[in-house]
Amino acid sequence: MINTRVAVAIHIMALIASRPNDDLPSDDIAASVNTNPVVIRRMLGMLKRAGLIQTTAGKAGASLTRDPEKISLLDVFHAVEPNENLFAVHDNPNVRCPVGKGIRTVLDEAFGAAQHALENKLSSETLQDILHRLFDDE
Amino acid sequence: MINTRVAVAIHIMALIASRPNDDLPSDDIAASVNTNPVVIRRMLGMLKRAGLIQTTAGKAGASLTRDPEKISLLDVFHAVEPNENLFAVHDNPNVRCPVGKGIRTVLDEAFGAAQHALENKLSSETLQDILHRLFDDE
DNA sequence: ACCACCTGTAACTATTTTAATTACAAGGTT
DNA sequence: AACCTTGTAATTAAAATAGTTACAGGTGGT
Repeated sequence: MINTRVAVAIHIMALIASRPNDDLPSDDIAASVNTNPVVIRRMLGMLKRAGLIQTTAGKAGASLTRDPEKISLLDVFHAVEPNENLFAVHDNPNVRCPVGKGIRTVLDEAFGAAQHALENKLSSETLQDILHRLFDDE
Repeated sequence: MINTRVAVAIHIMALIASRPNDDLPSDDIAASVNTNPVVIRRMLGMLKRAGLIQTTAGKAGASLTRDPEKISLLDVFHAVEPNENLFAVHDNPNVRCPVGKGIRTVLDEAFGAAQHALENKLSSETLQDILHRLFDDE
């Protein structure tokens, strides 16, 4: 199973987006996510490095660098999931076995295609969509 | 990142499928995957419980229960990845925060859709396709 | 200038997951 | 009976994840 970082990161982004006029300190975000403030600050660091948010050392509050409709879940996913490949492949199959010899290439292709499908879906959903689902009741 | 079980399981299935006339003991499969025989036997157990292969206690050799073109990578994926959800969601967001209150439902939907796209792709690829890629040179 | 509050980050610990290994009961084959 | 096998429990090891403590240094109000 994929770690909770993606989920927490989307939570953080939604919170920031939903309160553009409040300068939320990491403690407040942590209270909403229900975790430790340091965990939040680590994630804010990753989101910042990915260019999704802006923060200032010493000063509470983070802001989005672009509109919520221009931030996809894939952007957030990549920000906090540094691993290029979603599926791990065992790394020393026996090359003297015909299957062992070719399996990594074949798996890379198959897993790559599957991951691409997933990423494609994630890229079609934006932070704005998340906000709508959270706040537009119907 | 997702564990190597899916990769190893596909490796095992491809090996069994490629040598229908040989009764491979778990030691031989382990030599091809390059891991411990017990790891292989555990995976064979999962594949068997999922109805993908047939084995006999005490007797070497496993056989597919149906043709390779009727076994999808999704079948193998589900056999060895018991977790229903690919993405983990943090589990006690603060329900007194509007975002915290609704985030789990929203994330479940978004992640569900992404996972569905991935599974759809995995279901379109069969063990037969893997065998072709491994053995048909062109 | 001071003080209260904040971020960014290192370092450490705890927990969980995954993989590897040892051990062995019990089935199969000759 | 001797030997090889599977199935599985139990243990250990290693790696990934999450939580925590600690603190250097920035920010802004007074």
